[in-house]
Amino acid sequence: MMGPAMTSALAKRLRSYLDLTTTEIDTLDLLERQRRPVAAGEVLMREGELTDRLVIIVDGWMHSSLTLPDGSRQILQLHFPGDLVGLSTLAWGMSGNTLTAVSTCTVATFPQEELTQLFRTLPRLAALFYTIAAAEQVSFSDRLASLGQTDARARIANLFLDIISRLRIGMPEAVTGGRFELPVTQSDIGAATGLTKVHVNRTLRRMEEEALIEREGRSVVLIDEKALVRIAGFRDRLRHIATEWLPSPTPRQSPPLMEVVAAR
Amino acid sequence: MMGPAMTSALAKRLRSYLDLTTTEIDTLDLLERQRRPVAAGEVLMREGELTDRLVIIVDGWMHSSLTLPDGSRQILQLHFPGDLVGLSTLAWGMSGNTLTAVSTCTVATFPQEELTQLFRTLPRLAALFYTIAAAEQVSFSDRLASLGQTDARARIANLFLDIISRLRIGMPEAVTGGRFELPVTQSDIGAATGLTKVHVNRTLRRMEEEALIEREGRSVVLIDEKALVRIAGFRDRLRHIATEWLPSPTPRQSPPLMEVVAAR
DNA sequence: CGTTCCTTTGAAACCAATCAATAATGGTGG
DNA sequence: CCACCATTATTGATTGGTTTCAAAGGAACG
Repeated sequence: MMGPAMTSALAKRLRSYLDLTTTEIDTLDLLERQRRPVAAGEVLMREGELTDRLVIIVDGWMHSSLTLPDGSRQILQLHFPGDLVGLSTLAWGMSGNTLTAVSTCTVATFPQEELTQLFRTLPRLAALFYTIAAAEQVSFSDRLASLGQTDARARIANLFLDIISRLRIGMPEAVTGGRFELPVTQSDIGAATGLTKVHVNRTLRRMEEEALIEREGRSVVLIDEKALVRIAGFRDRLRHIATEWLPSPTPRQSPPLMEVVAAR
Repeated sequence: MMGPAMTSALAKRLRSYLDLTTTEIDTLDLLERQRRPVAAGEVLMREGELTDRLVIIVDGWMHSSLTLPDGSRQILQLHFPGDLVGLSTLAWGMSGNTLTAVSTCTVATFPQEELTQLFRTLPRLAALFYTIAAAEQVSFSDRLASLGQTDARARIANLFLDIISRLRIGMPEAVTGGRFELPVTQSDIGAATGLTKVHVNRTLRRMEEEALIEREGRSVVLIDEKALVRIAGFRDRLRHIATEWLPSPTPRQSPPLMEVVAAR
């Protein structure tokens, strides 16, 4: 632990993977200088909308989704504080999916030019971003296998386990034992798992009968997590991200870390 | 167009997005100095296997897949020449999925340290890699929506359209009109679309009756591509990748591009 | 205190999986 | 070049998980 008081959600997240230099932290802080609240249910960015801005979730849950021509909706990812969202903007200059606030949120947005700047000046962070993108690709792969190969119960188990393992990393205070708040409707669970809300309801009910889970209001308790892991074929791939391959923290422009700290 | 004779498959791919400097091309060429053939059906990398190497497809088709505890298999992506594969290695130090040769292939492998080096010295390429990763994420998103929300016919239509649009970009000679070689079994199509081989067979047959496609041996003809696009809700997201946001080609270490060329 | 959204439940229809068996294809060695 | 074998493609009958349609009960909210 080092550097100035931490305010940046992104920096907080990245610090869980890596000790950051003060320069890196300052740069990340700068990305979040423009923060604003988003009401629950509000759409922050719509699919196909032209934009040059990326989003950092500072507080609350969001989700990204796609809507098909027939009106059906696929929820792609749940986003938590510290997530950097809207990368598709980089590739197309427009948003590739719709970004909606699940709960009341605070977000920060910044233009992609600032990421350009970051890639030029802080190669280690660039490499870390790339690594995180690689990890997300694996996460997408697991979801794909879940949707393609497993039944309703396994898909829901997979979703719950994915959520709880992400929360345990980024917001450990939001998980007690196997309990966590799930501020989404059964309809949303269906949109995420490729099931109808009716079948989600029946499946949740059955899982409760089987003593796999419990529900109390808006919160879920994973009673038999081991069984859920088995049912879903779940593999926790978030516990650790390899950072050994990253370039050294300070490129030639600036002095090594210890000197910076010593100079303060 | 500039620089030395092109041999690198990755450079060829990247050049379709961006004019590369000679330094960039030379660096990319270096990544492919260690090439080797892979027989059709051979597994190049197995899920969970420890490795520090990334893979560039030089020639042929490969696919990456996941196998679930119950033995079912999900094909995640088809890979074509110029694809950089195995990014999950960066995040975990091990392969996140199984990489198998569909046809006889040539691949190049290199240790991830060389990517570290590249991120430090060539920030523009680093940013381009990141952009491509973002584009792949969108591609995964579309597949997810396809599996989650559409029926068998739409999923297969989506797969075919995805393949043909990728081929048109990277290997235009492999597509004539709507015809392309598809060197995979119906079982593989099932593994990619989340269907059984039996149902794939029936669906292909029906699509043929409906004059959507035709099959001749190992090749497929998309007869009514417009209808297929409508059925699948397909959006071609590969045609263009935005490169305007990338840093300038040569960072301060080296002189600007025109001087390099002039000095030759 | 009504309105709206969400959850729950039932019945029927449907798409895709499973089980099973046969035909076609492709590759191999004699 | 042909016979043989293994793999792939095809087809039928049946089962089952999920969707659809419909409606009623709860909870949240202004």
